[in-house]
Amino acid sequence: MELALSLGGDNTPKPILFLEKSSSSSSSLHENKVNKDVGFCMVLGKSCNEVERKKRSKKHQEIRSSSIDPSLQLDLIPFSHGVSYNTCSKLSFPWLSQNLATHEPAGLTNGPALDMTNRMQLVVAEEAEEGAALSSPNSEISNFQMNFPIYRNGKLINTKRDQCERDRDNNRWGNGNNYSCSRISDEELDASARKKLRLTKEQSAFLEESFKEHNTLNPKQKLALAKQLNLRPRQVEVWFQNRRARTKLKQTEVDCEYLKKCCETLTEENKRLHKELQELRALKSSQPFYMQLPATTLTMCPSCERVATTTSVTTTTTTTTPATTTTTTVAASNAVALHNHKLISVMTKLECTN
DNA sequence: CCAAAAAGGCCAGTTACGTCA
DNA sequence: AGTGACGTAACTGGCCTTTTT
Repeated sequence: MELALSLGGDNTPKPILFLEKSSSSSSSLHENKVNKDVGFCMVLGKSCNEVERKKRSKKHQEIRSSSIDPSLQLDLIPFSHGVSYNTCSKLSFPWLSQNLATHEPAGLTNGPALDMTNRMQLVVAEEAEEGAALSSPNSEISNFQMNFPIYRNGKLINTKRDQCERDRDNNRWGNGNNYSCSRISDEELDASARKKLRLTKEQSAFLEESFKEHNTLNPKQKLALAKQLNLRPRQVEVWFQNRRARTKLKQTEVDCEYLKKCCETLTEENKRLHKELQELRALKSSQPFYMQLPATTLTMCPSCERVATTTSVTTTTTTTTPATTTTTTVAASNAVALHNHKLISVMTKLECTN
């Protein structure tokens, strides 16, 4: 495989062309592995292990590995959002200071005089103004990543996902809150495939407030929020996605609880009705007179939707002696019977159908 | 005008990191 | 100091709609 790399002094993106040779000519294992899908492989450091370690070997992973994987990307960059000036000086790329001066947007050319937060703010602000929702064109790293057309099998790769991947790579280097020189050590490169960056309380609160107003974002709102919070649009987008997911999860839990209670209530009701049914069966066999009552005396109880008499019936239960059985007045019996009339009807019907 | 491709957004599921008990 | 649970930022792949070719 041969790599034709065009580096221009201007800002015009230059394509990287990937010229495939026979795979047998590739001496590195990594090249053998990768060049089947992506004709570009620039191995720096431990890329081989890194790629193999990450077994997410599907399409996007492959693209990612070739385009933005920290071990594969051109780490010849003087500094990016995630690399401090100290690191740059440690790495000492003498040619880069010149690059910097060339590519730095107005306001950033002071270099070391500006702290990184200020630089980020400026960068994000300009990014937002340019409407570059998914890119960070003012950083050195993203200049490289965003503007180089990448070809795979002779075809230009510039899909949405690729864009996101490159944007994600930018994210990996920091969101303005967490910069560390150690991030770019070889060891870290392997380990920092995805560094999680916690949002500050203020950022979270602002996003929360914004979410209350509208739980989805249009591109303008996304950009504005990102600009305001000094975050990348992708981060805002992800936050809203996750927030929606959390809301949905909570709602599902609430629904689940409600359904549980419903289920319990219905189970209780079912038990009660079964019990009632048994009692009524017993009653039916012992006192069949209830069937002779005139229908006009039946009425529906509004609270429990059961059939009952319109007139109040007093039930008198008197236990006289242990030998005597409980005496129930006919009226009371009627009341009980009437109250369950509907249920019995249903039961009878059910029995008939069975 | 139509079809295919590309782009963009969202979602469900998952991973991985930071924090805390 | 080590560890597991938990919250959540970030990622992935798929689906759908809209826009572009």
